[in-house]
Amino acid sequence: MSPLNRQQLNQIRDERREEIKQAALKVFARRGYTGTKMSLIAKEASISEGLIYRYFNSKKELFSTLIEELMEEARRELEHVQHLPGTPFEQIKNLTENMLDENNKYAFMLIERARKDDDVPENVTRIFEHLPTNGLIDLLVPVFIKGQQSSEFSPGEPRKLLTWYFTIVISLLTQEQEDEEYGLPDVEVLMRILTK
Amino acid sequence: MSPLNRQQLNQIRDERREEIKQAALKVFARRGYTGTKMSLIAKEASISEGLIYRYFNSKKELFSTLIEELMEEARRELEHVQHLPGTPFEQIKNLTENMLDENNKYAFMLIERARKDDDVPENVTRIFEHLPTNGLIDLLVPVFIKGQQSSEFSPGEPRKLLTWYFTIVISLLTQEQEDEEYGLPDVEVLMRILTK
Amino acid sequence: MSPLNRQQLNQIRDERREEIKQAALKVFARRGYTGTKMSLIAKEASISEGLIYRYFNSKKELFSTLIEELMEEARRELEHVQHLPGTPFEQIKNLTENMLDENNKYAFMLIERARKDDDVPENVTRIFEHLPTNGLIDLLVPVFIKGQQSSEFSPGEPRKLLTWYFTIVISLLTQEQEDEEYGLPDVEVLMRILTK
Amino acid sequence: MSPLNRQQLNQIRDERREEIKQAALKVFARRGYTGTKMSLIAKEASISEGLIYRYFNSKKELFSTLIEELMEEARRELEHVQHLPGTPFEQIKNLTENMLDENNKYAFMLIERARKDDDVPENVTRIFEHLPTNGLIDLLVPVFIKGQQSSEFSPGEPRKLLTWYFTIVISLLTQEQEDEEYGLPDVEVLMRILTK
DNA sequence: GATGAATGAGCCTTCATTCAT
DNA sequence: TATGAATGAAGGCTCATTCAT
Repeated sequence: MSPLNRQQLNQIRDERREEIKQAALKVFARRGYTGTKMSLIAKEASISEGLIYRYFNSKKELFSTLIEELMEEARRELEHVQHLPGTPFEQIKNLTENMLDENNKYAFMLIERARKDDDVPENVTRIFEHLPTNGLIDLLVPVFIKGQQSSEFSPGEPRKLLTWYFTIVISLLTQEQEDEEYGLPDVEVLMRILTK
Repeated sequence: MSPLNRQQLNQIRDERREEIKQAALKVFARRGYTGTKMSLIAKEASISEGLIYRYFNSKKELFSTLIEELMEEARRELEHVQHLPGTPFEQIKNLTENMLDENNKYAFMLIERARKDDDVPENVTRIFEHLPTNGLIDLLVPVFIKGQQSSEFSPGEPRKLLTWYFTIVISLLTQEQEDEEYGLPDVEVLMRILTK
Repeated sequence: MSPLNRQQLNQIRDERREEIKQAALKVFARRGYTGTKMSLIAKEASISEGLIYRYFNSKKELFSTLIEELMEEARRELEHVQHLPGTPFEQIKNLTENMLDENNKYAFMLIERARKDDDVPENVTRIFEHLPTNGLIDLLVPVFIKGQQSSEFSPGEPRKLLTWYFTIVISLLTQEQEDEEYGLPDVEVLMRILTK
Repeated sequence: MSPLNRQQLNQIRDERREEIKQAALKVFARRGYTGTKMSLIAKEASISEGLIYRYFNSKKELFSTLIEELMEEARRELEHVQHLPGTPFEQIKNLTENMLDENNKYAFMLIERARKDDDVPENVTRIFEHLPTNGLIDLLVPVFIKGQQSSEFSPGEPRKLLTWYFTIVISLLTQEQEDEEYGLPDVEVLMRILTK
């Protein structure tokens, strides 16, 4: 007799939750934790302010959830790099292009802000304390070493070069310069850092 | 009756104003506009909250003043590069080291945040609308061209290469990674972007 | 086409309405007007939140309805005392036991809260303004006087003694002390107030 | 050079804190925890809403502080009873009159509400879990026994009789019936419970 | 000039109420 | 009829700003 069955309701709930997360991602990424008003997220998601709280207990929880899920996603993507087709150079290039892609940009922007900003919920701070910046970098070290063996990459300490490289990549994508004159540097140019 | 004459009072005022700006710079740079409470600035400057308002009408004005003065300072510094001793490569290298220096870092961090963040007073947003990122870059183009003529720098469109280069430098210094494993990339490595 | 005829539907409606009132009584009595969330009533009645509004226009109306009906019920019960079997002493004792009985307790608790609490809808406040505490007491005065004539009750102003007595009885039953050491005072002890 | 010295400031702070507690006591006692809006307390104290938060971190803390201090005060008063002049009967009578006094009334009302109401901060609930209603009663048992030995009080289990007696007294003073016809029962009448 | 108490607008959050199904 | 998702007004709390001293 129920107007919608349980499965339909669950699906609606999941979709709505996903919409809220997408909206929150966009706003948090641009404005940071404190600078983001729940009303802005609500407007971005085209829903009322109150509704957010049926899906997330608080602004803090919404933010944390986002960060945790994005971190996990990033980890999966980095792990996956070694299974991409092509040489190590092509694998890293592929990853870089992916990171700079419009669709993934917000995710990395937000992670970056969450890591750098001081005005972030304590539990989020703790996530990054336990995971050093370059923690995820280790997943790429084997790929890089293979590239060094095939002389695609320049010699030198792998973790160090990779860390520098991704420091640059990540900081670049927080720039939002699409509409400006030259856009982001070509990936090929960026990769000079690794290839000399 | 007055124990201090007008000139001394003015000097005290100026010093106090400067202290407040220094404190504000530090806190704004780390926490952004919205994330910064006036009470934090007061504490950083070791004064009472109310006193700030004797020197600046509002948080917004304090922030704007800071940005405007830092922009002017940056402009002066860039203009001065061509008068530095040494070759164009050495001049740019010198500038870069200066930017990454601990003492100047906050200034560039703050400018960077002010330019990127969305939660910033409207009049500050307007400053950057009228001044494209690479507006200041034009000041360096003559130096770069001289370096190209002497083959210190790689050929290519000067504004484009310089823009990419400083995009990277500026975004790097917002990272605050002193305490981490590898620190910032060596300036020499960064300049590969310009020299190939 | 309809599987139930109008009469059956009406009966269901009435039963449902009654269930909601019972649930509301329990929750309002324990938590007061402001402290009671509609969601708690819904849960207590094992129905959805929205459904309550098919039967009552608002929380306020639900509360008022409850109070009015309970007041009427109380009035009927007090009126009925004189027709109970036994002496005046036994009649009053019987009434007292009835009031302290687990099943009737919530009703008196709620009336008591509605009368004392300040955070109650205005129209409920008005009910009690027009009806002094001891308004209902008058119904018992004849019984009491009969008891005085038969020397069951001590001499003294009947309304005054009865008011004091029921002030005590009613305030006692708001105590909810079942789980504590001594429970409520014996009715016999309480009635010393009336018998000296 | 400071306009007010530290001692003066501390005194102002203490007075203000006390004013807020007095106002809060009055409003909480009448309206309960949930039913009390901070704005009402502010109005009662003739200050702004925000100022309360310079003295108490939250509504919850204000409430808890109040309860804890009142409990401690009550304990002291009960302990003191045995040192009052007069016979045990007179000592208890004195205490009772004290409790029913207009000035102390709110304190007992609030304690009573805090103990009975369900919508109260968790830490307050815990205070009463660890301290049974009649926990404080034990302080009076020696006095009562002395009164039994001198035949001022009726025989019977002291804790039980005292508990019943104070259950009645406390619930009476929550009644707020000053303006009504008969006021509260005479203390002498109440004490019949103890003297038979 | 300097302090910190005081104010009140605005943000996060809750919950009575409405609405689509 | 029944459900629970959705809304928005209002309350708790923060913090930029003002003010008395």
